Amino acid sequence: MNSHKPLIVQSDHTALLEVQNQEYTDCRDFLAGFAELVKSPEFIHTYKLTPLSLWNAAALGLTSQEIIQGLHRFSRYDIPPNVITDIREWSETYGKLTLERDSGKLLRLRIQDPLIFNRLLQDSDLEPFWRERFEDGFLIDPASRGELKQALIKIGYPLKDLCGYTPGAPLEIGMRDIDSDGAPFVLRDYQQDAVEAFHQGGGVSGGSGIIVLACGSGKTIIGLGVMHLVANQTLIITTNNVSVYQWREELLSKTRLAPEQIGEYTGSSKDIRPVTLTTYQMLTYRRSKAEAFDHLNLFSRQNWGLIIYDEVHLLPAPVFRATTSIQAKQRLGLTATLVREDGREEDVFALIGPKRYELPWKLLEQQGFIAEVLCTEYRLLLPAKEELQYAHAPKRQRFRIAAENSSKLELVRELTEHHAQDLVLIIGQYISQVRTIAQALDLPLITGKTKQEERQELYAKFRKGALKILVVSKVANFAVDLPDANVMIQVSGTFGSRQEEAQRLGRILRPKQRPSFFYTLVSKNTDEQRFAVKRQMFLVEQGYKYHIRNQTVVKV
DNA sequence: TATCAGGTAA
DNA sequence: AAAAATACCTGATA
Repeated sequence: MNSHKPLIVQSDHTALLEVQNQEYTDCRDFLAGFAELVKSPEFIHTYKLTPLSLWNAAALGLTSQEIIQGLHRFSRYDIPPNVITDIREWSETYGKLTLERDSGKLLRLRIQDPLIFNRLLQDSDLEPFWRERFEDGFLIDPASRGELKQALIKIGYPLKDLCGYTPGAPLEIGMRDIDSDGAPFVLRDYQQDAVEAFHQGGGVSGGSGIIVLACGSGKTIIGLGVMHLVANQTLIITTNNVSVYQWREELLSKTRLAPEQIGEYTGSSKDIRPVTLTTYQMLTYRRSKAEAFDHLNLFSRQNWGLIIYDEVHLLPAPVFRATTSIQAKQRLGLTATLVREDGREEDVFALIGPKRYELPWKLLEQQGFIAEVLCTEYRLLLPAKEELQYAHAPKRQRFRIAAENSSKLELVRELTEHHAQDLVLIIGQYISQVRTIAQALDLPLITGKTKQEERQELYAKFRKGALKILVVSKVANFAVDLPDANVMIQVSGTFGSRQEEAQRLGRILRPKQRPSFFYTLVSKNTDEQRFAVKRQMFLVEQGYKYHIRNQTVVKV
C-alpha cells in the first residue's frame, strides 16, 4: 500500500480520486483520457470506467497497457484483477471487429477473436445481416453498414470501419490567408492537428468521427479545414438559424467560396447549393407523427462528400436513423462536450464515429486561447417563509422553490456592484425569476419573447460597453450571437445539465487580461444543491474548481 | 409577394 | 423530473 497515492481503483470499475493530494492534477488529467467523472464532492471524486470511454481512448491510440501502467502509478492499493482484465478486454475489443471492402459488392466483417465470432454466430438478432459466412467472419450488404455497427455496439462490440468512403461531387474550397476583415487567417496548431486527426483517424479509418473542443476554440474553423481537405460538396447541419447565418459568414470570410456556392435550406429558403446549410429541426420536421419526415431526403438530394454535424451532442433520433444509411459519406461531428443527457453516446460512436481529437479546456487556457475562469458556488439559505413552503411542497415543486430563492436577489445586487467595471450576464431558468431580478435592479431583460430587433439593439449596446449588465433567460442557451462578457451570474439552471453549465461558462471564455468570473447561486440543503453538483461535473472533469461560499445568516 | 400569428413537435 | 425556446408549416392579411 502507498498511503500517499491519490487513487483507489475498485472492483466495480469505479476509481476514487483524492482531491487533496499532491498528485491530484496529474492523475485527473490522466483519467480524463479514458474515464468519466460521475461524482465530485469536496474530497473524493469518483470516476467510472466504461466500455465506451475505453473504446474512445483506444480509437485515439491510447493502449490498455498505458492505461494499466498509469493506474499502477497512481494507485494506493493493488488494482482488482477483474478491472485489469476488463480494461484489457474493453480497450482491445476496439479493432477486433473490422469492416472492410471485399472484392465483390459486399463488405467483409472480420472478427479476430473466436469467442466473439461464436457469440455473434449464436445471436439470432444478427442473423439477417449475414450474407455469407467465412472462417473468420461474414459478408454483409453495404446497405446495412450503419445498422450493423449500431446493433454490434449495443451488445458491446464496436466495429472499426475500414471501408472508406465514396467520393462526393468535387468542390475546391480554397482557404484565404487574409479574412474578409483584413486580418491574417491561418489555422492554429491544434486546429490543424484536429483536422489531420479527423482525416487520418490513426490509419485507414479516418474520415468520420468527432472532434471535441471547448466553446470559443474555433470549431467552425476546423470544419472549414476539413472541408478544404475533403474538397467535396458538403452538407452542414446546425442547431438554429443564427448558426446557419454564422457558418455562412465564416465560409465567406475565410474560404474562397462564392456566395452563390453556399445555400441555405431552412424555413425561409430551400436553396440547395454545393455547400448547403440546414438545421436539425428542418430535417426532423413532419406534419404529424403518422407521416414521414418531409426533408430527411436532403441527405440524398445532392452527392455530398461530407456531412458536418455541428453540436453533435444534440443530434436528434431521426437524424441518427438517416445517418445509418449514409455510412459511405465522410462525417464530422463537432462538440464541446461529448456527454449527452439522453445517454445515446454509443449511437454517436457507432454512426458518426469515434472521438478523433480532444484538447482539455485547461490546456487551451494555459496557451491563452481561452480565458481563465474563477468559479464560485454561493449556497444561500431559504428565507423562513420559503423554507416552510419548500418543506411542505410536493417533491416536484421543490426544485423550483429552491431555484427561485428570493434572497438570491440581494446577492446578485452585491455581485453586480462589486463588478461595476465588468460586463456581466445574469442568467436564469425561470422567466418569473429573471423578470423579478431585472425589475428590482432596473436592468434590461432578454427572453424568448423579446423581438429580434430589440435583442440586436441590446447586444450592440452591450458589445460597445454602453450597457454593462444584461439579464437573460434560457435564450442564452441558444443565442449564438450573444456578446461575450467576463462575469456570469447563474441564478438557476436546468436540473442536472452538465452541458448547459459548460455552455454558459463558454460565454465568458474569450481571452482577457484578467480572469473571468462564474458565479452560481444555489439554495443550501435543497434539491437544487444536489443538481448543482451534477451540473458542475463536466467542468470539474475539465479541471475547474468551484469555491464554495456558505451563507450562514439569513438577511431579513 | 412578403409578413405575421398560431399550432405543433422534440 | 419541468419550463422555456426554437423552427417548422399553414393560413390570413395587406
